Amino acid sequence: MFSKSCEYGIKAMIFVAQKSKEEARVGVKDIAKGINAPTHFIAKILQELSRKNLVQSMKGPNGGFFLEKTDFQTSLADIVKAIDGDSIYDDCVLGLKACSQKNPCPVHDEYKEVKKNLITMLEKNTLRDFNDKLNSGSYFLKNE
Amino acid sequence: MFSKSCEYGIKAMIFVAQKSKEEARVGVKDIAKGINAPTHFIAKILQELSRKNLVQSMKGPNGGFFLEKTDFQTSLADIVKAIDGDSIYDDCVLGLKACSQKNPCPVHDEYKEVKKNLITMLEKNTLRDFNDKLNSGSYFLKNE
DNA sequence: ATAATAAAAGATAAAAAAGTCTTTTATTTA
DNA sequence: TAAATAAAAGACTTTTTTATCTTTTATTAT
Repeated sequence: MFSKSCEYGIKAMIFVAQKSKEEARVGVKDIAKGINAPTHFIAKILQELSRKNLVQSMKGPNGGFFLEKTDFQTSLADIVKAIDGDSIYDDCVLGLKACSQKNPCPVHDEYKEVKKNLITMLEKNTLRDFNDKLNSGSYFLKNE
Repeated sequence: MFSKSCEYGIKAMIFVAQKSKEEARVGVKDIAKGINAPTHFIAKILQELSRKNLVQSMKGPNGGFFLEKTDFQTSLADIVKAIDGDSIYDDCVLGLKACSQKNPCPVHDEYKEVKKNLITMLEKNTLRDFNDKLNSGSYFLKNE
């Protein structure tokens, strides 16, 4: 569904959101540890998301990554698009470049509904939503 | 969504289904050409599907791949499982091994509906269905 | 039987994705 | 101003996926 980078990216963003109370910043090491991911790989992914302004960062002591209030509105779709691009929106399930509504592959119409569902889900859910879920204590982010 | 192998596999199966009238057999070269795919890669994929009995094959002159009547009942899900395994059924969207109904990740419940939809679609659609669609002339398999 | 054909099998190669390491730059605190 | 801290950037390595090539085996037709 998503690339590994994208999975990490989503987890990292949710983790940072959790820790982002009162201007607090989280370092890559803490993030990586918190979501069981390779440190340098996470750094690379967050730098990309930072460039695209989905997350803020600050160098130096007490530096790290953090979210501004408006960043909590970021949807899953925003993160996925920033990392994996628009493939979920654009690509044919069978990888046919010529496939379109006017020139559909045999799976096109059947997949359309699934895709619509998926996109709605991705766009509806924001970091705030995930934050609330984790705070409720019934949802978990860490493995093992 | 699917691996490249899986995309090719689905396309190849649909192509063979199309050509599989009256015990006719199709060679890998024709299949590869017919779906714009690398010949040897297609051969490998079809050999795997043949081992798993989703498609039949015959060596030698006039040999090739073909479907028996019952093979037309093969669903998209059957092909996907044969090539990509059960990951669509089993894996967490965020790649969390510990994620389950009892220990859900923040995306779990929201994704559940999408997943259900997807699986229903994969299981409902058979090679026969795709065959009929292509025969209707309103659906296409080839690129460019 | 022999030659031709076509899949089976497995080794090899290329490309892409995932992951690691090192150096540089910005920021803070002493 | 100097030392420490932590992200930024980019080079490099490993692993996985995708693709190709070669040899073997089964089948058919002559």
